[in-house]
Amino acid sequence: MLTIGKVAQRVGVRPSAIRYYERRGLLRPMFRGANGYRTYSDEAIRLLLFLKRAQALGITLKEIKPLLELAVNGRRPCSHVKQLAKNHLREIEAKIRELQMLQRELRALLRRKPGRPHRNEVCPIIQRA
Amino acid sequence: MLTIGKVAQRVGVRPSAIRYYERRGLLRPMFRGANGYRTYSDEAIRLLLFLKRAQALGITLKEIKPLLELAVNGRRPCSHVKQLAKNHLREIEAKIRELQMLQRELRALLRRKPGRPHRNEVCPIIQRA
DNA sequence: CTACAGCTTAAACCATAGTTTAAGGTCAAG
DNA sequence: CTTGACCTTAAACTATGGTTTAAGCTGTAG
Repeated sequence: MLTIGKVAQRVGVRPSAIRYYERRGLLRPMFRGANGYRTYSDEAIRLLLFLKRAQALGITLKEIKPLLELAVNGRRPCSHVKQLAKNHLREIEAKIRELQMLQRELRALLRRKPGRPHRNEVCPIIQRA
Repeated sequence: MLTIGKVAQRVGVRPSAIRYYERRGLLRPMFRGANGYRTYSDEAIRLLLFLKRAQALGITLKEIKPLLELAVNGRRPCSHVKQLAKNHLREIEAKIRELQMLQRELRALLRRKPGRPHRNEVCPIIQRA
């Protein structure tokens, strides 16, 4: 089985981060061998990768927690899972819309010419402010 | 002239935030009247709006600081702003693509008939996550 | 056996971006 | 002249997402 260091390396985080996630309740306390070391399974790695993936998408640990709980209880009736997935989907849709608005703004800014250098002109990005 | 409260209201932040920006060195210390109150000009409001706008584009205060300094010194921060904006735009585009992938996955999963829970499997929605 | 890497804990520390608090001065209305 | 809204400061506090530290145990290689 895997020690925390191996898992950390494999997932691309530090051991301290994994302990932190456990402290925060995102990961259940792992099985401890006779030496007191945490012992990880591939399942744990899968959950950690899910966590990182969600995090990369701008989802906070607070939001990730219930998703992971769901993953741990993954055998629940699919209808229940479905409802939670629907909620999550709505959140994702909202996030996409927000990002797209930002995207449009940025593109509009970047399409502007830098104006005549010098002179009395200010950067259009500032002028738009 | 404007007091900090008026400016805050106009810019859409709290007075404490404006003082914080000054503490952080993003705004020069403002002129103080006889009573010790900060006195703001439209220029200051313009800079604050620029700050908020840059922030809304995901630029950190640390990154914004040199931009504001350049603006104040009359040099053109435009190319810097543009570079930052470009970088940020690329990040946003990547994020949107990832979220849309997840969105498609979730939608596909939600279109599936509820069916019976899979024997030894975790709910497919979770497994995909 | 010694060393060194890796594990354990709780608690302190870091950065970011502010807000809140405490104690006090100021301004405008009634 | 009092009241309340608004200003001042430094310092403490919040939340997020961790890292670092100190002190100690474990596991393995030489």
